[in-house]
Amino acid sequence: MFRIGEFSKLTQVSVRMLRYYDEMGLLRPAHTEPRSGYRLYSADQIPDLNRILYLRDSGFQIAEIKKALVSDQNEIIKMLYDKQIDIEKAIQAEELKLRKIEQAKQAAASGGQGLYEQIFTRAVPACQVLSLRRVIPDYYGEGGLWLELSAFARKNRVEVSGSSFSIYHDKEYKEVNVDVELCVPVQTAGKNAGDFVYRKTEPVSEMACTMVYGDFSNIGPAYKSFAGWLQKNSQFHMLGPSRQIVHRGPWNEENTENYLTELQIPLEKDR
Amino acid sequence: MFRIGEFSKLTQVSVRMLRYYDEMGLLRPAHTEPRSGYRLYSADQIPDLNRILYLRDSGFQIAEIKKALVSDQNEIIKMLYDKQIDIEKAIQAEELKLRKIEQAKQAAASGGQGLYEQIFTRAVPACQVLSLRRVIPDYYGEGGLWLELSAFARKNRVEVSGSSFSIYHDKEYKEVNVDVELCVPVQTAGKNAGDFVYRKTEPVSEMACTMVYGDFSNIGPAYKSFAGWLQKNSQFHMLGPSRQIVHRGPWNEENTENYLTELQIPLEKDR
DNA sequence: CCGACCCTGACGCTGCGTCACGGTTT
DNA sequence: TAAACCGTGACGCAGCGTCAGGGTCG
Repeated sequence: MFRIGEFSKLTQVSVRMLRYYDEMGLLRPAHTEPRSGYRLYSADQIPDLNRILYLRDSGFQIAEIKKALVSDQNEIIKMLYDKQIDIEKAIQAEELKLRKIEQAKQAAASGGQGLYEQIFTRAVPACQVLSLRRVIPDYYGEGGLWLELSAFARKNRVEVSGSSFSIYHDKEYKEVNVDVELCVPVQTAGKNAGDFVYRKTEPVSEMACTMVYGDFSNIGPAYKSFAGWLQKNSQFHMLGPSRQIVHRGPWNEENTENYLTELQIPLEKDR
Repeated sequence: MFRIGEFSKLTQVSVRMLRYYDEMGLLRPAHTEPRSGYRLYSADQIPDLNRILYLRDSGFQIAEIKKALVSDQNEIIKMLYDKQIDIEKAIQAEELKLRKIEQAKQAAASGGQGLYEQIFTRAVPACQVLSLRRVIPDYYGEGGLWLELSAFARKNRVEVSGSSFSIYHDKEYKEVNVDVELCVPVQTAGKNAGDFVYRKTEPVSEMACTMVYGDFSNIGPAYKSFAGWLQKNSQFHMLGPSRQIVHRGPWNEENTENYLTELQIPLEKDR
């Protein structure tokens, strides 16, 4: 039997950890002196400890190790496979960081203080909405559409559950006869009525987002600067309809200088 | 100006985190209402926040981000490179886990409850020792050698600083004319005298270790079971001299059944 | 009786989520 | 005045290192 200090030297595991593993129920000492509370470990606990260390070094957390220690062969093999998947995910997450760093390096080296704070990416989940889709002669018609939609929403006592947004369904940039869909997030679907349709928007795994300050006339140039970004980051290209969220607009801001619009453009990665 | 809740929705950053970044000095709100303490953020803080998020998603911790925010172009590029190296190391660590899991899967599937708890690996650092190297006729002569060495150590008042061990310098397993070196770890080198030599042992990045219980006659079979392990794990082969550490031996145990010897065999990985 | 061990209990670190309790705004 | 915000402060999480204060052993 070894006292904890000897056992620690033997196994290269710190005394702190041996006590911790005891407390966690991973490795109880073979005996405990009742009067002194001294932990006494036996030589045949070394393989037990090695199993724990092996699992730990394989990426298992304490609770998982504890479970593994009382599992049979097959369960353990399953846990190993699961853990393998976890770790592969972790590696992918790390590689994503590498890619971000790569982009940041390029941006820092070439483009002044880096574009990366102007255009950023975000995953956008699916969303239950009340929508109104129309082809309108030009963007100035969008205001009237919003009025229509909000009137409908008020009349039907629709409960809004988030920021409204527009989806632009045209495949290319257009200034006339724009195919636009206004969306109001709702908790639950209601009954369709004419152009007013309840539906779920598509989730997008990667959206390039940028904020446009001030009057709506700034939105056009913003799209163009985005096009420039796309050229520089040629591993991306557009995929599907873009969106706009007017965070600050006519209804809650008088001064057009303070308007704030978010542009969202779905991306697809090459490779 | 946005109150924290709006700003949170705008940027998809939780209120908790905005307050945390304020506290940490990463992103102070543009204004704070003196009476209520309300934080007010301005639209042009969005790029600042995006920069923070970008660095965070690149794997920077809060303190590093804070430093990066006040650094110039070149410093930031350097930090990006450093971080890249960190992440590559992290990936290698994850890949090591994968390899461990792979071995565990094999062991679990084939060899009963898995050999991996009997033979484990460990890095062994360099170590300043007082050593005595001789060719002796057989292993029974080792006891006498230890007596010689400990007598020398006592006479010269050498301060021992760890467990003693033996190094076996023969390239193959031998039973006669064994080239053995006894080592006693010491804090500082002393003066050599005849066969008694002060030196630094070589560090070994990967040692396969196993514990042998009971009489020294069990050591031979243990080496053989290790040979079997090497055959199963053919990605490894031996490299350099093996070592033994007698944790429990004649001097602190009467009962040979309780002897405990650690075998250490340096490994080299293929690929 | 001293020094080397051992015990328990607790804090610190990281980056948040989450709760409680109380003030503010509308 | 109630609901929806906002504020601060604190705990919890994982896996340890590390320290303090006080017994035990040889």
